[in-house]
Amino acid sequence: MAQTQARTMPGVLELLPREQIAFQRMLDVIARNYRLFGFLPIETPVMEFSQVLLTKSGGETERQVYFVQSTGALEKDGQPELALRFDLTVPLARYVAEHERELSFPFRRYQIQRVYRGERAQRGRFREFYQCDIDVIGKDHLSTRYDAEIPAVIHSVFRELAIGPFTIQLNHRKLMRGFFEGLGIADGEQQMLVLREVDKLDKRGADAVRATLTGEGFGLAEDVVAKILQFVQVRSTSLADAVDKLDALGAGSDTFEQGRDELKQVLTMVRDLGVPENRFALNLSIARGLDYYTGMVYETTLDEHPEIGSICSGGRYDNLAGQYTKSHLPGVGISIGATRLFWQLREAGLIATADSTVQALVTQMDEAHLADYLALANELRAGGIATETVMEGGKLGKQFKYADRAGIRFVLVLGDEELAKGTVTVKDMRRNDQFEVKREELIKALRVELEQAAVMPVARD
RNA sequence: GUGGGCGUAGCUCAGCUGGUUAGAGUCCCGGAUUGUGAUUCCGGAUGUCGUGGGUUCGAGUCCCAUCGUCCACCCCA
Repeated sequence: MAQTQARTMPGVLELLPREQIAFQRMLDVIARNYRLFGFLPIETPVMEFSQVLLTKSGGETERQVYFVQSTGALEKDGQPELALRFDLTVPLARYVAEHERELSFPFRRYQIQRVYRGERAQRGRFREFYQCDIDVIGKDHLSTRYDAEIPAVIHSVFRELAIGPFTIQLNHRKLMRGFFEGLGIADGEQQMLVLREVDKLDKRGADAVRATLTGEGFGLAEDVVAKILQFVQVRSTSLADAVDKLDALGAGSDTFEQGRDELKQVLTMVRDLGVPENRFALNLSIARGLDYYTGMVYETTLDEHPEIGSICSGGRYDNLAGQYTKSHLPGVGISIGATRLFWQLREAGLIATADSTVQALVTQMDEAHLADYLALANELRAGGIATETVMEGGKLGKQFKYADRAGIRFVLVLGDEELAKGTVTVKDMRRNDQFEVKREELIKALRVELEQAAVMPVARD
C-alpha cells in the first residue's frame, strides 16, 4: 500500500520528549519570573477576525499572515474572515480595547503562546513559534518608570535561565529622531528608513551603512552621515559612562532633550532596581524595525554568542489600540521568541537534553513479584516521586537500557534478595552509582538526591 | 517577495569524464552461559538515488520542469 510520507511543514519545531521537557522548563522559568514581577496571565485565540488583525499592520506583516477558512467557506470568494495571529501585541490591543471597562490599569499582562508567520523557510526561522510577552498598558498615561522595570524583568529571566552573560541594550526613539531632525532629516518616513539602516550597524559594519546612506536612495551628505555614524556608535560601559556620553551629545531639539531625559531617568532606575551595571548598556544604534515604537527600545544579546543576535526585544509605544478604541492607551513591553531562542541555544550547545520527568523506574525482576512492584511504585508516587513501572518484564538489561534511553535517572531493583532483607537496590544512572537502602528510607534517600540536582546553576552577574 | 548553492538508507556522507545486482559510518533490531544501561565484539534489517518528463543502446551521474532544503536580501522572534 502506498503510504503518505510522515512529515511536518517546514518552519515548525517538533521536539522529542526529553527536548520538550527542556523547552518546557525554559517557558516555566520565563513565566515564573513574569509572575514574580506582578504580571497577570492571559491567553487569546490563535485565530482572530482578519479585519482585526490587518487594520494596523499593512505592508510587510500582512504579507506573512496565514488565512483560515472552514471547508464550508472554501468556495466563497474574497478574503477569508479569519486569520492566524502573527504576534501577541495586536491581539493584546484588541483584548484591551474589548475589555477596557473590566480591566484594572495600569494593566500588566504576560502571554506565552504560539504565533504564525508565512515566512520563507530558513534555518532558525520559524512559521510557528512561541512568543513570551509582557506589556504594561496605561490608561491615558503611563510613567516612564514602567520602562525601567522592563530591563529588570529581562535580567531576572536570563539570569535564571543561566545561558551565560548577557547585555540589555537600550536606546530611545525620540533621542534618535531628535538627532536626525537636528541634521535636517525632518521627514518621518525618511527618519524611519535611516533608523532601519543604522539598526544594522552591528551586523553589517560602519562602512556598509555609510555606503548605503550616502548612496542612491538616501543621498545624504558625507558630513551628515559621518555625524550619524558617530552618534550611533555610542556604547556605554557603566551608568556613569552612559550619563556622560549622553551629556556629551550637546544640546538638541525638544524631542531630543525629552529622549535624553527619559533615557537618563530609566538607566538610573534600572540600576536602582538592582540590575548590575555590566548587564545593561546604552547602544544608540538599536532601533527595532517595528514602526510603532515611540520611546525606549530594548534589545538583549548574549555576550559570548553575538552570532545568535537579539534574544529578547521590545519598547515603548504611544498608543496601543488606536485602531480599536478612542481611548489613549500607551504601553511598554517586550517579547522573547522562545522557539528561536531554544533552537539557537541548542545549536550553540548551551542546552543539554533534560532528564525525563519520570524520576524512577521500578524494574520487573520476577513476574511473580509484580504485586510488590506495583505497591512500591505506589509508595513512591505517594512520596511525590514520578514513577513508572515496567509492566512487560523481559531481560533486566533491556529494562536498564530503556531507562537509559528514556533519561530516567533512578532504576529500582527488587528481587528475592531485597524482598528478603526488606531493602531496595537503587541504581543512579546519571552517576553510574548503585546503593541499597531500607525500603522505608527509600523515598527520603531519593528526595535528597533529587533536591541536590534541582539546585539550578545561576549565572554570575 | 528577490537572487544563488544543494537534493543518494532515519542521520552524516562516498559513488571519478554516463556502463553490470548502489556503498560506508552512525542509528535501529538481535546475540555474546538470563540481577545492570551508555563502552567492546558478532550478526541482521533499511533506499522506486526528491518527483515528473527528456537525451541515450544504457542515467544516481547529462538537460528541462517541479517540489524540498540551505545561504544572502527583505523583514523579524
